[in-house]
Amino acid sequence: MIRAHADTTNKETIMASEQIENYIKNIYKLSSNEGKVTTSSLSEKLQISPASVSEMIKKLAEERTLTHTPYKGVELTEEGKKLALRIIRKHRLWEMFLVEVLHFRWDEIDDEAERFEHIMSDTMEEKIDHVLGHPNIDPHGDPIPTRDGEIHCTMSYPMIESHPGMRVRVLRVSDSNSDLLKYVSSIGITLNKQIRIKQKMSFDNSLLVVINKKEINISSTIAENIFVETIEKE
Amino acid sequence: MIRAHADTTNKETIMASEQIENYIKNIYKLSSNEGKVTTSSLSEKLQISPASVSEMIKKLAEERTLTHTPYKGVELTEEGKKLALRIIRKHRLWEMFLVEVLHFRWDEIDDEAERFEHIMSDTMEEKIDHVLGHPNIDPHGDPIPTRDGEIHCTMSYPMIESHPGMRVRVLRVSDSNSDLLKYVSSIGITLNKQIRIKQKMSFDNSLLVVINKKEINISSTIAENIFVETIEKE
DNA sequence: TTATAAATTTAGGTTAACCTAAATTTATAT
DNA sequence: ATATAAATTTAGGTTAACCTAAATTTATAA
Ligand SMILES: [Mn+2]
Ligand SMILES: [Mn+2]
Ligand SMILES: [Mn+2]
Ligand SMILES: [Mn+2]
Repeated sequence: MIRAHADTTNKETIMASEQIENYIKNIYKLSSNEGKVTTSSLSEKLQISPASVSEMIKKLAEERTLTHTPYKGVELTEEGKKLALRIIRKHRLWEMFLVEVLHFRWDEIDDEAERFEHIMSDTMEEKIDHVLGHPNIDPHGDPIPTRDGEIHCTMSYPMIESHPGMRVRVLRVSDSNSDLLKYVSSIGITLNKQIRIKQKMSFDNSLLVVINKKEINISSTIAENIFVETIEKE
Repeated sequence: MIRAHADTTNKETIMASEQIENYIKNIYKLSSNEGKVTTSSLSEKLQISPASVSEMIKKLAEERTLTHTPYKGVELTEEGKKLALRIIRKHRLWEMFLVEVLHFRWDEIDDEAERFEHIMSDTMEEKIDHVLGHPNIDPHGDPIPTRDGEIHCTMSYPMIESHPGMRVRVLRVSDSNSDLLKYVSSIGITLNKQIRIKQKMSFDNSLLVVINKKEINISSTIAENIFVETIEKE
């Protein structure tokens, strides 16, 4: 049996299990990235069979965390979105804490946060937020939602879309692959680092850039996962 | 399904589930407090029916975490003891961390640690130990086992056994009741606090003591849960 | 020493969250 | 328009960890 950490009954809300929280969080993420959320996209993301996902969706629809149009897709209700943002907040606050206080590297923290987001009490969420001075981004540059579900996205675009001559600043790096994060920092890229784009290679779409006065070639895959803002147009 | 956080396979050891870890930890605690561990004492402690406990014991005996003499009781194997101490270490390190870094009070931390002890990775255990400067007691004065299972108990006795005229120092307070902890600190008792015993009341076994120059009466129940060492005999 | 009481184990059943295989619905390509 | 393919749902089954009730073993008290 999985027992929730707080009282499982809270007026009308029933505490969600760890697995249910993972479903909700990932539905939120898929919908804000791709728009529509299907059984198969969730199945793919959670690495759970489509049949199991379909079952769980039915259950979540019954308890009004989301709406389900059979064979079409799902959408979180307001209640569901609120829950999702709360889980994401805990995840990102905890990542920040791991980096700032326990000196983990940004490529080591996602797995830890993936578990801890479900365990963290509201009290602890507050204390961590306080100790960190109410940060608004996590170590990968992702925005940390406020306690009541506001989320402010920074305006950034994938570096792959930048043009030669530009100077850009790194605002976010996709946290989906820890090896990518490790590599990215090994070539000197951190949040807020400034980068000059020298050349775009037509044969493979890679970029020739200058970081810390050194020229480096960045593959298109990597350039798609680094999000920047423009500092200087040419 | 409960999925363990690390690889569930580690050469020959299979990662224990959260519930199994709770069984193991509490068997260890019962055996070091009472000596023998029976189905009913465990059932009582874990608040799980004797039937379920009996089943689980059978399972743990099969995988050699403990030995079981049916109708008699259980005893942890060396392997089991090691595991228990590791969980206790994580629990107590985390309690220390909550108090020192997140400024929780000593009466707020047990529930948090109860969940976190199962979630903490070995890496995190190390980082926390390091940030805290390798503490050897937790916020309640309980010893923190080393990573390889050494545990050094301080020599202390329940304050109820002290005699008028003595000066004692608080080395440990039982963490089993958070209201007791809250009350104890409200009357000025913390770890290392010095207390002078003035009188022992014969009618109810309570103690009249001096703390911070103030006279206070301490009930026998409380005096049984505060552990001290003698500083001055008379 | 035997009868009753207490502790323990076994039997049979539930629930959440998964799975594979089969059935159904929707999409796509001639 | 229809046949095939893909996506989704339903059916039926598993496992861990619990439960209550019944059976068994051990302890205790007349
Ligand atoms: Mn998670
Ligand atoms: Mn992140
Ligand atoms: Mn626990
Ligand atoms: Mn403690």
